[in-house]
Amino acid sequence: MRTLAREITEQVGQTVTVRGWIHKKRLLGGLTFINIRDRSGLVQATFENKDEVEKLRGLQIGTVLAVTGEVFEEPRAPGGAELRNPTLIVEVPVTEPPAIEIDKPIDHRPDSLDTLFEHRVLNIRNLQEQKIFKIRASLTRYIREFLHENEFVEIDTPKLLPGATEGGAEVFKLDYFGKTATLAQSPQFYKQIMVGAFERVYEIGHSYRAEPSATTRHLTELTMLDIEMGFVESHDEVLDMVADMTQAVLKRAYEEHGADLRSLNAPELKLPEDGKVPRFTINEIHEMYTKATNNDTTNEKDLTPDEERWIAEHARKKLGSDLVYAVDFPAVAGKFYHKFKDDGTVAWGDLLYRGLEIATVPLRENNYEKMIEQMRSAGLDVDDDGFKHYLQAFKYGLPQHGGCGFGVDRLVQKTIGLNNVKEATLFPRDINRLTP
RNA sequence: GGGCUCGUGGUGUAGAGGCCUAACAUGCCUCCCUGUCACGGAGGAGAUCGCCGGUUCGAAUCCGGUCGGGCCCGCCA
Repeated sequence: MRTLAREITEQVGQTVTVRGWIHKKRLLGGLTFINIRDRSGLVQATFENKDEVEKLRGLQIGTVLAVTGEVFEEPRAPGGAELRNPTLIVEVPVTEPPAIEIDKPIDHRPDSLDTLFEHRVLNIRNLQEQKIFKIRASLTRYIREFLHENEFVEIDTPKLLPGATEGGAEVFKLDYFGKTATLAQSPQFYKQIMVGAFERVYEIGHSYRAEPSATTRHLTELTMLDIEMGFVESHDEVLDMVADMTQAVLKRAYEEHGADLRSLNAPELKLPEDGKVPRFTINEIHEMYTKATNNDTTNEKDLTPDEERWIAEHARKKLGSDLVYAVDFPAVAGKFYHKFKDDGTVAWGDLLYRGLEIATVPLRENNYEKMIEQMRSAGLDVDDDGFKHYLQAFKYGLPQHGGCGFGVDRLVQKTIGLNNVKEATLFPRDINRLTP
């Protein structure tokens, strides 16, 4: 029967067996301290018997042990209890010293990131590092729970596709039994198709972008939350749903992971008191930014990264919100499946979180004839096989709908305050890295 | 795709023409230490300074190339 590290305070006076990894050895002559790490945390064992300690000679951090001994209440021990004079069994000896020091905080400076990822297998055993990915796991769990409560159905769509029909980002091509296949750059078509069945759907999955972007916010394999909801009355309804979800998820993360977030030096969470995420049109932001900085951006079709940071700072300082929407992009920025408005804009909002775009939240065109028209004017061949099944969904009845593509890696990055999106990813893939 | 930067023991850094037979911290090895928790103390091993070429009496240091990182822009989540 195995006892977990966090449970031993309730087992004082009993003999228990703890199994885990050696996390730290401290030899003080007649007394030896060993910290054992398991999934629940650390527990300390003390040894006066030199023969027991001698079993560990030549064995390194990471050695897998079973330690059996009596639990004593001990205020000097971390956690208030410890195992005294236990017997230990080496289950998996480790003789090679780890290439990096796993019991110490890992340096996340940009120049060190390559080393960090090269040694990720060991680095992820660091307790501080593990917090990032436990928070990440919670964030996606909160998202799932929120969407489940709002009657969204989770779906999984193919990542292997016959061709690049969606347009926009560069795609990866690969051999598929003699044919050329591509990796999905998003679940765009499939989630829209699924609106025709379930009304409300979402997917948390990988998307692949072959963009040669070497920045702190790009991955070639990214985790996206894709949401699509049918029977919406307006673009506002979609914007509100995504804003409500994001706020609920962040509030919960700060409630349930407050201590972890503080220890990772995460920024304090600021959300609008009335629950309404501030919105500005692209033109408003261009004008405000141009006025404030004397950099004329009024002719840009999108926000520049500096504008994103500027409006985020404005929203945080003046409006008390880490979240802000940029809405009403110029029509030229839209794609063929977007809903265009009469005023020369497209019903599309970008959700910015602490200065970074984390989601695009557009309304879709749902009218079959209009779709055909918009595809033709985008220069697409509507008879292409890649569009056949997609257009079927429209032909056979698709209600007005909208949704979002939401960067999960970026959400984690910005929640914790990491400089690089790769730090929020277990095994990041970028233009230069395909391992581990 | 464009621009700017950085490569020194396992890891993180210092050194910026000769003081370098390359320094410091940490990790590793040996020994001492009964309340450590970044334990402490003594000693030891470990680097042809990314690679190739050039300048120079002399190159870790200057120049060119190359390979590998990082950051920014474009584009995007």
